[in-house]
Amino acid sequence: MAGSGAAAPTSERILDAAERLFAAKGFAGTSLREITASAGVNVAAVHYHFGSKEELLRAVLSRIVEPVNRERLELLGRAEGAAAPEPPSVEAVLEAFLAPDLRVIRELGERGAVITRFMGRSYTEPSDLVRGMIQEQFGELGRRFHQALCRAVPDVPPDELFWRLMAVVAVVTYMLAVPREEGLGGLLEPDDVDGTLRRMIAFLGPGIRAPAPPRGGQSASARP
Amino acid sequence: MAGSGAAAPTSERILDAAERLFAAKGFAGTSLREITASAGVNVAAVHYHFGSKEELLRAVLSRIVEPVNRERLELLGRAEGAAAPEPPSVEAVLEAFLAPDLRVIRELGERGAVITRFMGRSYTEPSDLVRGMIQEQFGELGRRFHQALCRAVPDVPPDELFWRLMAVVAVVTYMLAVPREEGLGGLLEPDDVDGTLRRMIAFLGPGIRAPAPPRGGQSASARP
DNA sequence: GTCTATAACGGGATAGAC
DNA sequence: GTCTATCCCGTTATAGAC
Repeated sequence: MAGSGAAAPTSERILDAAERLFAAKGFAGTSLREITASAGVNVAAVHYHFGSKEELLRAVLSRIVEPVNRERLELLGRAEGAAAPEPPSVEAVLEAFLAPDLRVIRELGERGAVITRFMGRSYTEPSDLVRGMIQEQFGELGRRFHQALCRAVPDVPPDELFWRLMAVVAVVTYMLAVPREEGLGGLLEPDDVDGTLRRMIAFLGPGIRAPAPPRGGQSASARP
Repeated sequence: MAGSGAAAPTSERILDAAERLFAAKGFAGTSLREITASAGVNVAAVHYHFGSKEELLRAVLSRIVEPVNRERLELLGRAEGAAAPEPPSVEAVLEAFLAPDLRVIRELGERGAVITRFMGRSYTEPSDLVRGMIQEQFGELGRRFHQALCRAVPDVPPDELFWRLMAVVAVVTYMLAVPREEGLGGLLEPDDVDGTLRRMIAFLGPGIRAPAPPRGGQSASARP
């Protein structure tokens, strides 16, 4: 894991290169020849190890997403345990959801930046394949966190909380996807993961706790 | 504008088809041949009217973004005028920013859905070209709305407010980009633009007003 | 202005030697 | 397992007829 020399097995070299290039240029925008050239291997090696470009993508994606989502669920379980019979706070749920994404940046250095960018991109990737895989991965995770939010904020309706959870996904996704060199300010500050986490929680927490807007068609501002 | 028959000029037919396909499959994932086949014109017509695939993209993008951003600025100006010498509320600023995006869905019907999806995608599009164009368009707009937020919430530091404005962009971008058929619930509800707008403002408003988190590396809660 | 035809190239995938 | 060589297809772009 630490030795990043040239001695890595071929399939991992391919995965690393594909990860980097998919993150930078998207799936459709990256050719197998770029990947194999960057990995220092032959084009045929991809087909031998993965079978096709699509399967390679699937391999790249699960190598990233699975451990992060596992950590999310683990942190959520720990937060629920620590809160004893009470449900954990909104902030604790948010932290369990956001921290693994942010932490990966610090712990994996340059590759962490690549990974988070790749993940952010994948959520809005045009390819049906990519989004299908993301949703597959997100299904159980989403239900778990939705349920946790419902217990943390019982006075907001569940479907409203689901919408808000999606908004949380939106924020973290976008912040991960936009490269930090790029105008718009240093959105992520990879050196200050804790600060970014506090920033996100300070912004998102009040929105999740906020009372739901009144239902109904176009009634102006009637408020019971 | 209303007559959407086959009598439309070639260049507009190309723009319409390109808009639809770029939205569905991304820039790199769409070929000129798909576009021209869908538009019922010849491949060479693209080069005659636009010069290249990139220039076609630029044309598609500005046709969409420019009127929306113009309306955003106009609504902001109107809100500032209505609030007299006082600055407008956070909610008024948010509405000026969000409403044009949402309204386009209702007013343009199916094409509105296509457009919003295209816009949402473009913000995280892997292509440097696309993002460069988006940023170009966003520059002045971002400054204007940032300034408006700073006056609406003077007790939150400007850079924090800029970060939060980006979070607003993230939410609207994501909600626009995710197709509504797709699991994750009907995030946008194009039939109920007003409801969606209230929902967004109810969620985002409190986050923007929230006190900024304490600064500094890992010092707990020192606040000068 | 719009078409046909073709150039010039790069893409993913595969067969078979080693 | 890994390479070379090649197939076959789709891509952007252009030249020239109409």
